[in-house]
Amino acid sequence: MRISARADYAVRAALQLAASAEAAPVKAEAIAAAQDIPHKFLEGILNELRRAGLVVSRRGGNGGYRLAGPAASISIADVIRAVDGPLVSVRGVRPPDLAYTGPAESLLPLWIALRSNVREILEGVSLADVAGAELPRGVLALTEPPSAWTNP
Amino acid sequence: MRISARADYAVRAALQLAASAEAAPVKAEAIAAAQDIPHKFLEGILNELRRAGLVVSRRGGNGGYRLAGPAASISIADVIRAVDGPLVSVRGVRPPDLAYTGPAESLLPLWIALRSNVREILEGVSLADVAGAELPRGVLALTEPPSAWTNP
DNA sequence: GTATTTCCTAGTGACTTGATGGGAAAACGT
DNA sequence: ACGTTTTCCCATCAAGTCACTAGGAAATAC
Repeated sequence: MRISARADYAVRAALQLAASAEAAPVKAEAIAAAQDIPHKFLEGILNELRRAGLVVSRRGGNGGYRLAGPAASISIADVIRAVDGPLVSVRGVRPPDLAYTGPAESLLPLWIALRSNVREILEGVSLADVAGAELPRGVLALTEPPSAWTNP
Repeated sequence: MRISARADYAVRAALQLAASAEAAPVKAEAIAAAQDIPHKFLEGILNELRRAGLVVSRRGGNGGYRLAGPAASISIADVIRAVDGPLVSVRGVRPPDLAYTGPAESLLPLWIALRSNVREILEGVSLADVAGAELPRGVLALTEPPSAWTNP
C-alpha cells in the first residue's frame, strides 16, 4: 500500500494553495520551489486538479492557481482521488468488484473494512485542517502512542 | 493505495493452507487450482513466505507447504509484509523517514495516523479469523454501514 | 504587441508487475 | 538403487506504470 509521488505532490501543492488563500493566484513555479517539486511535473498535476474542479487557474500576466472552494471543504481524499483514482484497490480493481472463493471468502469484507477505515481518515481531514496544523481529534489520537511512529 | 496481486495471492494461498491444517502438506499446484493463481508465479510467492518463516515446505513424494505455526498467530499483515515489504509507504519511503516543510508539516502526522489505522486492521486479523469467516467484532463493524460497500 | 504563464502532447529511462520456462536439488515410494 | 515427484533457483519476458522532461500553442496581463 503506497502513496504515489503524484498523490504526495498533489496534496502538498494543494496545501500550499490553502495557505496562501489571498486573492492573488499562486504560480506553479512558486509552489514547485516552496515544496521542492519538479515544476514541469507539478504543472501536470495542477492541471489534473483543475480538471477535477478542485482548483481554478488563470494564465498570463499574474496568473496562477487558486483553490476552487474553501480549504475546509476540500478533503485529502478529494485531492488523492483527483490524481490517482480510487483510494484503495486490490490488484487494480476496487473491493466491491472482487470475488473470492473457499477459505478466502471473508477476504472481501476485510478489504472493505480496510477501505472504510482509510476513507474515514482521508475524507475526514480537510486541507484547512492540515495547513492549519489542527488535525481532527480522532486522527490526532492515532498518532499519540509512540508505537505509531516506529517501524514494525 | 493499492494491494498488489502478489499480496492478494499470498494471503489467499496462506488462507488455503490455514483451511487444510491437517498433517499432510498442500502442493503449490493444488493451491493454484483452488484459488486460480498462475502456479509458477505462486511458487515464487510461497518461497518468499517460507524465507519469511511463515510457511514450511517439504519436497518430493508427497511434499508441499504447511503453515509454520498456528493460523491464529499469523496476521494478514505478516503475510503482506513478507511479500511486499512495508505495509504503507509514501513515494516508497516509510512515513517516519519523511520530511515536510511549510503548510505541509502536518502531513506527516496524517500519514502516521493512516498507517496506524491500517496496521490496526491488518495486524489484528489472523489467518484463522478469515479462514473461519469470523472477523473480529471491530472489523466487522466497519463493514456494516452500506456506504462501506459503495464506490464514492 | 510583448511578456508571462498556463495548457497540451509527446516522449523517455528506469523500475515494477505479473508471469513463464528450464532445469538442479531434495525427498519420497518401490 | 531408481525413477518419480515436488520444491527450489535461476533467467527472462512483455507490458505497464512512474517520475520526469521538452517544446510549443493558447490565453491573459500590462
